[in-house]
Amino acid sequence: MEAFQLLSRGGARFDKGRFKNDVQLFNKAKPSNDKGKAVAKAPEGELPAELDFFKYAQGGTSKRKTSGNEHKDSNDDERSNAKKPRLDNEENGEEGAEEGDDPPMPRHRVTTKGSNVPEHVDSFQALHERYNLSKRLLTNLAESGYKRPTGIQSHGIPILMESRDLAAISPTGTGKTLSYLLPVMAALGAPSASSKGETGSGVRALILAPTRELSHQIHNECLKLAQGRKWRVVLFSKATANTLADKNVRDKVDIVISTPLRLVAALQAGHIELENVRHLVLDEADRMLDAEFLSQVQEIIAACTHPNLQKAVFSATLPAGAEKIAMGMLRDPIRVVVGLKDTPLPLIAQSLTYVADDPSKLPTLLQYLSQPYNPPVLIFVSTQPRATSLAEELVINSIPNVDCLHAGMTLKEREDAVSRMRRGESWVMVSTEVMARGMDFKGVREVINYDFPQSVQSYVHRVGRTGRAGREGKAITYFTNEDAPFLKAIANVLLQSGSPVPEWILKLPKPSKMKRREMGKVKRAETVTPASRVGRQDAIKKRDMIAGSKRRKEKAERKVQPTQDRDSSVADEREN
DNA sequence: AAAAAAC
Repeated sequence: MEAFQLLSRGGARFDKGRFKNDVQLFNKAKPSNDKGKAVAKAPEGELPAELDFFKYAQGGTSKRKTSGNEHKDSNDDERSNAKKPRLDNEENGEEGAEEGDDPPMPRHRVTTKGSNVPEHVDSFQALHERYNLSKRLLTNLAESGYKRPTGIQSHGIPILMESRDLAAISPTGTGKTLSYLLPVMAALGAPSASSKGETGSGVRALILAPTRELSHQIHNECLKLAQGRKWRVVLFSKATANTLADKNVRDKVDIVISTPLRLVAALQAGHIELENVRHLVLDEADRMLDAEFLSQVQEIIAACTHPNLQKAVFSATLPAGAEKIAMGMLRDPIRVVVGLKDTPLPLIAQSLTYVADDPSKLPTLLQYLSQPYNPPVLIFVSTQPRATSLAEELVINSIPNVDCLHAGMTLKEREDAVSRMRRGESWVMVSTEVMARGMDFKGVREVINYDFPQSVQSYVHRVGRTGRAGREGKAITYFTNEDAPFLKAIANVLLQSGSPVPEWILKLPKPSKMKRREMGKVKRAETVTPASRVGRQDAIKKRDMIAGSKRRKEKAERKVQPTQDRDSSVADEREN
């Protein structure tokens, strides 16, 4: 309680140490409300790896049988370490470890399928021994804090380094980006300009991602790894596209990271050639292959005419339709699946909260935020106007450090919002689907699906913004009567990843086609319904602080706590 | 099945 007041009084800015301390206090104050975790802490035992994911499930779920070579890559000790809650930590200032040292990654079963699958590696060092990966890259890896390869890294990197095509499916936050960047860099060797004749000129590696923010993040990762090399790594934007209009400039480019439409525009303007591209990666592959992106991606692939083009697709989810398209694009592909496809990590404690209808959501959220929680919290809504209006309502209700991010904002506003998030200045970030995939904010402790996700894939990616790199996470999903037709599908996902689900939800009948169609017609309110009109006239002035998603210049002066009953002992607003 | 995202 004290901890909360300390935190709510805090200004918009705070130093990292202070923040960490507050979080610590939060954790102590927080009653153990992680039911899922309590179950998950059961002794790990000697179960075969493939049962590992199901052992927490209460009801019987059907186990998926996978075929192909199976590499058991499971380490139960590490798993239980990763699961240990941090609730009991003392405030002894030893928390520095939390920033620097990643907890050990849980090991998952890895299934590979394809011809002549290269042997996986157990260390990055082994890549030097087997493929002569440069010492420089090994050093950069170490300096970026990579110690041991994750499942997808130890299996995927050798496949790509042996110039094979790859379809990689690995859960959120398990290091897919490095899995494709490292082989690309290893293959590039010398910078483009200095090796004319041998490797030709112009861009040799191309990475496509569905959002600007994600491209940006990949670019940053790429720059870290490329340190000390003279490669030119270009994040495609309007500005860079223009500089590339100069043929001499673009001949010296080695790696391009872009969103599809941006690149298509440059192609059509004749501002870039892709005939020397030897490595093409589709990140968030299922998203890149869905209807709106597919034709753009196909146009780009068609422009990559080099005979030795290597293609790779990566995602945490790959529905059958997308997989078929992907496999059709790849040449003698190897398919690697880490853990279970379309399933969140067990270390994300997930729950479902019944909220009756749309107007009931805001009071529920305000009640939740009036109790100790672990910032930053990432909140997902279905549309841009709802994102803006929810952020406004939270500000009006004196929730501190609220931010908003959606694709309707200007580029600068979007960049600012992301950097506030990275600096830990956002405590509550309201956003649309644009943030759902790939974004790696290591500090995100909690995800709230304010609006029900529109697909299993969306759900998996959204909750996957937490629980990254072996950390624990928590995800809450609100559902209303209108969401009922899709409730069961999501409930099964929770169950599959070890989170408890109330019996009655599992007993729901499978929704009929007609019912689903009806649901498609149900339209959510355009904006979020305000919680209460009391004091609203006064409070409405505070809108400016978030309107247009501009940076709030001053923190809320208000010392009075919001009207919610802070002493409410109802810690658990879950149904049942 | 539909919104959001891509310029």
